[in-house]
Amino acid sequence: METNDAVRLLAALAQETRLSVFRLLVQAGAAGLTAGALAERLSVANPTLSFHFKELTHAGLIRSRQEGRYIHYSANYAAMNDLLQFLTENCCQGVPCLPEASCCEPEKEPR
Amino acid sequence: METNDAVRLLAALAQETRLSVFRLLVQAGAAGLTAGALAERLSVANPTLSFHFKELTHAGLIRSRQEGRYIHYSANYAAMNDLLQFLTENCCQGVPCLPEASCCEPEKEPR
DNA sequence: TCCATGATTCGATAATACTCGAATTATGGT
DNA sequence: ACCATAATTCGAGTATTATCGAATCATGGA
Repeated sequence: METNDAVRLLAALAQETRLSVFRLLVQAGAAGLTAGALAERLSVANPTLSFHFKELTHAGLIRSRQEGRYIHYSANYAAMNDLLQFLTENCCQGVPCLPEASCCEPEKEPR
Repeated sequence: METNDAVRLLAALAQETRLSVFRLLVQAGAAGLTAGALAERLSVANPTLSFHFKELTHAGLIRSRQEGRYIHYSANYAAMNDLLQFLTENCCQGVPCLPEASCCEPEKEPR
């Protein structure tokens, strides 16, 4: 991962509403949550939330799929994994001090 | 760690110059680097760099100590550890999937 | 087809962050 | 005391981000 990519991911997460959205989606798992469900939990106007969805999507941290007239958002675990790896890879004079710092893959069983 | 604290750390890292500074300091270890040494590596005006040092310091990600007329900056590994933990603690429906996602402590031997 | 609902886009405003030249502070050497 | 050097603070200009009301688009049901 390049520095620029990391900055994009970090910037996407460095905002209270977006961080909350992402954490809710991480907790929600593969099923995700609809835009409306997220709007209920976070007291923010709909257009504002849409703006933040766009930011997170553009950064690659969340995905969306349409189902009927609902749009389901879900977390992209792989992007978070890449970021965690980037943030830890230069630790300790370049010698990796962790075998792996990663969030669960959605396709695998949670440990 | 509260969401607000995480946002503060993420925002501090979500900027190209600051992220580069932090990574250089992580690599440099406990000895750290002087402001001048960092300025040499990153082609940014001195006042701009000072601005970013202040941001990183305020977020608690770096520390500074004066030595003669040089100021040595160094990474605060503990802050990064807290952030990594926060980012992974809600993974997988709230069940932690990692024993620990952490960067090396400076006082401990690197594994 | 018409309406209700879920969600986004548009547009305007307010707030925040970034950059760097010039001036300033602080330290150490002569 | 003086000067050179390391670094910061000040101030002003520019750019980016966040917010939300109003309008729009899209889907599904009656």
